Amino acid sequence: MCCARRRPHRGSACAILIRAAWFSRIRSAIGEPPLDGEAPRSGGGGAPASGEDAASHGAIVNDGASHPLSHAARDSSPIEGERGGYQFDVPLLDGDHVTDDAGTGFVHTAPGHGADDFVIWTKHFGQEGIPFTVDAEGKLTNQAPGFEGLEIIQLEGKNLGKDGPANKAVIEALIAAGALLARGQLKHQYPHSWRSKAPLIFRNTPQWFIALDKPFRDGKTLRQIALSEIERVDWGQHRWGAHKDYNRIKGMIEDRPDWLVSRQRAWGVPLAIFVRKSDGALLMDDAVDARIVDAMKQGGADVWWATPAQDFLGNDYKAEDFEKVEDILDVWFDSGSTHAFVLGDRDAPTRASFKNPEGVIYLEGSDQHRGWFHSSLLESCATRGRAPYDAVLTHGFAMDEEGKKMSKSVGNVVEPQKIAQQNGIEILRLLIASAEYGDDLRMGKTIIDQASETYRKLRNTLRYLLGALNGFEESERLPKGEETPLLERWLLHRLYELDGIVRKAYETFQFREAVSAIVEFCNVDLSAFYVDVRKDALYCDAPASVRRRACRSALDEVFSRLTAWLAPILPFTAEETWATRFPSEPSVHLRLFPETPAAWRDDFAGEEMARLREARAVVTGALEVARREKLIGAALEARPLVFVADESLRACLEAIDFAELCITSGINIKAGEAPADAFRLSETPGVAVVIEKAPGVKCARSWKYFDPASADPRYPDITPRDAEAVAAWDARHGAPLDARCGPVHKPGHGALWSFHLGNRVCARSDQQMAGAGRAEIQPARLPRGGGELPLPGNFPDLRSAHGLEPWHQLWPVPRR
RNA sequence: AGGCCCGUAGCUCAGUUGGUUAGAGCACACGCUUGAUAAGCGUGGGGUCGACAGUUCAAAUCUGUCCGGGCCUACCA
Repeated sequence: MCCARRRPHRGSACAILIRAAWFSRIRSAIGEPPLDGEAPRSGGGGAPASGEDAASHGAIVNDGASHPLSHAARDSSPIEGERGGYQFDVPLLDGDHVTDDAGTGFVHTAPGHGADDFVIWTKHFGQEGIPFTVDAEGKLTNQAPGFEGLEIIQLEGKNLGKDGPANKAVIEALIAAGALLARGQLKHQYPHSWRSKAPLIFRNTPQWFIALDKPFRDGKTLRQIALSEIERVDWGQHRWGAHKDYNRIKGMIEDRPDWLVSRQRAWGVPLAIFVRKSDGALLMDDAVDARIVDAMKQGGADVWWATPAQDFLGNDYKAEDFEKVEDILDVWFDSGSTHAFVLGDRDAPTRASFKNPEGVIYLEGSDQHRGWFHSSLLESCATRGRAPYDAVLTHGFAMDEEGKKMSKSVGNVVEPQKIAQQNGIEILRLLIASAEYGDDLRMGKTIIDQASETYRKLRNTLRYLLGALNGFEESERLPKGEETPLLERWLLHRLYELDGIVRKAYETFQFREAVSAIVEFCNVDLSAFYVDVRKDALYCDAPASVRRRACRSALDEVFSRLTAWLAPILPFTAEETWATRFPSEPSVHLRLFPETPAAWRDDFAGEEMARLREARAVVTGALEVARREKLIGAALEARPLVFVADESLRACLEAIDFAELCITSGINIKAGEAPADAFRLSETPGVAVVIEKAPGVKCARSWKYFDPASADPRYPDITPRDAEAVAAWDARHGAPLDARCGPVHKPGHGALWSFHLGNRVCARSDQQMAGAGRAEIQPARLPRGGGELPLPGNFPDLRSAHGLEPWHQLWPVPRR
């Protein structure tokens, strides 16, 4: 893309390309004969004038000198004496640029005078009879008899840019002739250089064109080839049925006039052609061409100007018989030719020579329909008979928060660099990846803050996964099988579904579909449901428990995919996460998206979990009411009574641990009629919930309420499940239980108490144990970018004693 | 002025061949939790689908007009 925007290099291959000579020169205004030196496929002699045609593009010289009164008579010699040559009719034409409410609707036409007049004239008369009254120097020519050599605008000295002598001379001549009816000054803005602000004038001048409607290749015209290539290329219409880019380029190619390729500029790539002075024929001679090509290979495109014509012409032609055309080539031709050196077939370009094994996609802003996409298409269709790309992807433009274009004078410019500095480049990437980039993109505080929050959610999820997977080993892995709980079957099924969505999204460049699917998965499936439910197993189950192993195995697959799927959008975050867990592995960016086994597809688990979650929503709704009524605080304080009318749903609920899903201490599922005041949701008829307080005592470890009579005598204040885990842990570490679970079993034993939760070690102070507070080993404030976890100063032994590994290694990003 | 587009909640987006009460996430408010804590969970409010007119039993969806916005219509890339 960038090459399309760069200034052309003079040494590029473009000058060689155009020697194919499928372009021609138009000089009809001075009645030149058709150029018989042209190749058969050249054309454009009768090119319609239009916005891209000669007269409309003049830059240097004023139209003032080609005042109608100064026109040469069309049917007589242009010069008839000192003040002669001005006796002719000026046609009055019906022009679109003059309306009948602002005037008569008719134009007193001066085709050498300006673009509109040129267009209306050529519509009626072709290019016959249009004089060239101004030369390249900005001076009147001999076709303005009596005023030859006068400057329109002064090009040098202290009055640079001011009126030259021509204007005054013409006015004086009109006065002398008694033909001046009125005079006055009008200030207007239009003809100024957009860049230098210098005044401009129009002039008409001979130009070179590439014909679009002349058959040249298998009897087809350039326009026909380009149009059929537009059908082949994927502008989005094949990928996702979006026709906007296809419509736009197609309309442009259908309607455009011949390609004006010559420019009167001091710099650029020369057309590098000779025209015979006697008849205007283009010199087509392989030996001459070879000399030009060789010289350019040696010295770049500048040699065209630096080398005498005779050196190129050799012994067969005389320099004085030829005009060495010094016009340069339209710079679009340069960028349109980029494929020639990128794809490397410039020596013998043909359709077959085009090397694009992987397919070629052009990516640029949607303004390039008029630019790079366009010129590349025409140039390549002419030289290779095919478009240089197989697909085109466009994007819109960055607007301000209101959707208005950014402008320095309005002061609504949002600079990407600032977002990168203030919020981080990943946020900007995420913002763009989640937007419909084909349309315009609004930039402002709201959307940046939003992307920021989304990023934090993703980062936090990854951070949690790192903690949850700390120490995960292959021996722990539980591949999907008969032992796999429904919850994990469902999670793998979700990964299977996501795999399809994400792959398709990337393949079709619909990045926001990948982002929204991933973000929604993290929020809705992982954070609000799966992880919330599985925290109990993760923290409290014994490491060998099937449930915990299934959970960690599934989370490992989640980790593997999330890091890969996010890598293209959040390259640094994905790498940081990956490297934190696998410091010796190659970069995350060298991975492919992990293959997802088809066996993970589990429609039964998907449907079953959908029903369960619907029923769960009724329970959480009921819990919310109980909470408002101060019956409970945490959900674990409740034991809901769930009335289920539908038998199959009831079986479904009973087949699994529904309390686990609802994160309550037990649950009672009943078939009978629910009390009238039971909680119901209109979306889920047939389910009604009454919240009861959970009986029993609170487990010191898992916080679940349980019947103390069921407790292991060795661990009276924790549930049997927790007792099993603690016993296993202690057996493995060979240390007395109460040394680490002191606060649980022997309050007041010391200043610090530790106990373990799954693979983690937690600690509390006496005060905290006595009071309500509970202090886990807090992740300390670390500089961004991570680092070693420094434990609080009073915990040094704890860490070494228990082999505590830092698991908060991916640090949160401060909210801004 | 013409060509190609865009307009659904405060924001980013879904919304199938027209068919239940227009959805999701974020944001916001309230509550819970304090073992993801610069975190986490729950509940809730919020939309005359840019406006108007038409076609239809039925329109965010089809048609027309208008309003607002963008790109292009450069001897800028």
